[in-house]
Amino acid sequence: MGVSRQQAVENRHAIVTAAEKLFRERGVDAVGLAELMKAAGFTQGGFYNHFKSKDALVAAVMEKAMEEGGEAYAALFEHARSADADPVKYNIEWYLSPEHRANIEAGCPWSGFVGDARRFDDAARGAYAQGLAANLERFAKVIEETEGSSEASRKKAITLFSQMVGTLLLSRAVADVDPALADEILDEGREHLLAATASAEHHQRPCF
Amino acid sequence: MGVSRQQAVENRHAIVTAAEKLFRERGVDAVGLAELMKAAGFTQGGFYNHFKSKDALVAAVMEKAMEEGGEAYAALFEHARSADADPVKYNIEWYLSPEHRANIEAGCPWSGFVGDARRFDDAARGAYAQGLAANLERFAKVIEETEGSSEASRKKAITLFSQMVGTLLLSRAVADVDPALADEILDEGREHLLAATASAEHHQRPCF
DNA sequence: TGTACATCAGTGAACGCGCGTTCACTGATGTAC
DNA sequence: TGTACATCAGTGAACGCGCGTTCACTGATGTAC
Repeated sequence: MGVSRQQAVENRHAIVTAAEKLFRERGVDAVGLAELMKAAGFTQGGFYNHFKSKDALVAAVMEKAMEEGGEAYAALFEHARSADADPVKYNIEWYLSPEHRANIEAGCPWSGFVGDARRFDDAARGAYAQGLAANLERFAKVIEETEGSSEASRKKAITLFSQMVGTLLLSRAVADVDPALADEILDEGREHLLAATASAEHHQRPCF
Repeated sequence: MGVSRQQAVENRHAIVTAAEKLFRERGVDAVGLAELMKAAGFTQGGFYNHFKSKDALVAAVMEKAMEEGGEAYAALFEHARSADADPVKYNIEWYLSPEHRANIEAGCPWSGFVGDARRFDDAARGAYAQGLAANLERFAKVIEETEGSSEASRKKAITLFSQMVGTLLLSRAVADVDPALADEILDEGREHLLAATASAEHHQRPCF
């Protein structure tokens, strides 16, 4: 079935998109190429017209996830600024919300893949690390703009992001089986970070 | 080859021990039963004398990991107390050390399995959640003993533990591919938490 | 503009392989008398 | 204490199955003239 060049590019995107969703939900190893191609709307054999191996697909998924994750953060910060809200607080409230906890398919990719990243091949691991570095930089810049102090903004970005990731992951890990504990982790984490951010804003004491 | 009852129990332990190591390193899906049994010193077929399925083994691994993780924390706190050190600081320094980051096989199981726990079956997920709840309780009790205040000790245990988990996981995720970033994450996280704990000790202001 | 041909994304069957699981068998352990 | 037998952990081959990957083929797209 002949297909235009442009259509082929779109089809490749469809495969990567389907793969990201399935990989996040069930893990890379648990998703077969036949199932994956079917989910994207194709038959098994076409896979190798687009990728030289499953590992290459994983790397492509990671690159896409990093790019879109960065764009999502940029949009979130932009939205907060245009609504005259504190972008850092806005980020914390979104990140540690039940909605984001439930949105494994399309939530923060650095949380979504943190456990698996170690086991990916070099290309995918590299994409993950590069994306994380870029996002921490973006986060630090926002903190610097918001709070004025430039010295500690990178440190704050790193510690705050780590805290959000840990809270989200622990809450997700027990969400199905102990929802009360999952909510407690999420709520305490959110309130703690909001309080710490508020204190930092008032320049009372470095608290991050 | 006939084997004594006691020997059979020990052999079962050997299987679970080998499985935990392999599962942590490479993920449950990436480890086959043949490989696993060989690593434990047996042939493939014997597996089903001990477990009714691979899922049952995963649950057994999780139960063992939770139990031993709890014992390790209890021992760590006990050791700190007997050395007249602050158990909370001692914990932070161990948890966010390069040694613990490298020790995926036998480090904190709540970090080690946090990404995979969601995808396990009910029994294994339940064991994880129960173990986490028990450990948070143990942690809260130590904080209460150390700092005196009982009101906020559970909140502190939850937020501090979340922060340690997030820091360790992000640092691990990029350790191979961007060691400088991995070290920065680990170091900033550790220094931040130690500083926050020190502040809390002096009762200046709630900072967790 | 129309014709002839090369390209290449998509199809679906097939490949070898390793997976989780089952099974008949072995033989020392543990038990009954 | 000694003998006869049941138990059951361990062996290793085999099962069906789905995996990642390959392949010959199709036919619309894109190109050359």
